[in-house]
Amino acid sequence: MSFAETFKALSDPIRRDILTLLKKGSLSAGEIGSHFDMTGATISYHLSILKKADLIFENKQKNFIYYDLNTSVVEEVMLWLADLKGGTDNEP
Amino acid sequence: MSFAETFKALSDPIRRDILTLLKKGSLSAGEIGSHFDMTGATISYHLSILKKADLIFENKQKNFIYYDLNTSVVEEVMLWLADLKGGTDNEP
DNA sequence: CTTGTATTTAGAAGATTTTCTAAATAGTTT
DNA sequence: AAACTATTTAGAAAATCTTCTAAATACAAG
Repeated sequence: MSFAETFKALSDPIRRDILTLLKKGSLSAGEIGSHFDMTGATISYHLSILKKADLIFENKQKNFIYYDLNTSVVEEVMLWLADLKGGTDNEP
Repeated sequence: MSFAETFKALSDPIRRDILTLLKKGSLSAGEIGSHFDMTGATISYHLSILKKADLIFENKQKNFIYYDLNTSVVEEVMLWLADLKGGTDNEP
C-alpha cells in the first residue's frame, strides 16, 4: 500500500530472504516455509506483510497459493533511494 | 554496520525524513530536531540509529554536531534492490 | 460426505522499538 | 570558575512486532 509499509516490510531479514527466494520464480507458501525454521503460521504472517506492501502477489492454484515477486514496487523503492542520493540542490 | 541495520534504519518514517532533510546539506542535531515535534532526546536516538547504520556521519564543530548523508551506503541498498529486481536465473 | 493437505486467522507471550523526562557530558562565553 | 547552550545517555512507559499454539477455512481426494 503505502511507501511506509514497503520499507517496514523490507526491514525484516526473513522477509528479505523470502523475496530473494522468489527471485528465481513462484513458490507456494509451503515451499517458502520449508526454507525456514518457523511454523507455517509465522510464514503466513510474513507473507501477509509482504503482500500488504505490494512486494509480492499471490496466485491461487488448486489447494496451493503461489507467491511472486512484484518487481515494480522494488523499483519504486530504488527510485526513492536514487533521489535521496541524487540531487544536492533541487529546490523546486 | 550490517546490511540488516541499514534496512531497519530506513524503516522508520522520521528517519527517512531526516535523510531527506540532509539531502540539501549538513545540519546540526538541533536544526534537524526543529523540523519535528519531538524532544531532542528522541531525535538523538534516531540519529544514533542512522549513524550505526552508516547512513549519516557526524562532524563536531564548536558546540554543535553536524550531520551529513552518506550516499555510498544508500547506493549499497540500491544495489541490493537492483539485484533482487534484476536477474531471473543467476544460479552461480 | 469424511478425511486429509495447505494455508490463514485469532489470541497470547515475549522481544524490540519508540518516546518521554531527568540527568549527564561537552564545549562556550562571560 | 560559573552559567549557558547543544547534545547525548539512562531508565521507564507505551506501542509495535514477531513468534507460537490452537482453531478455522478452503479445497481435493477417496
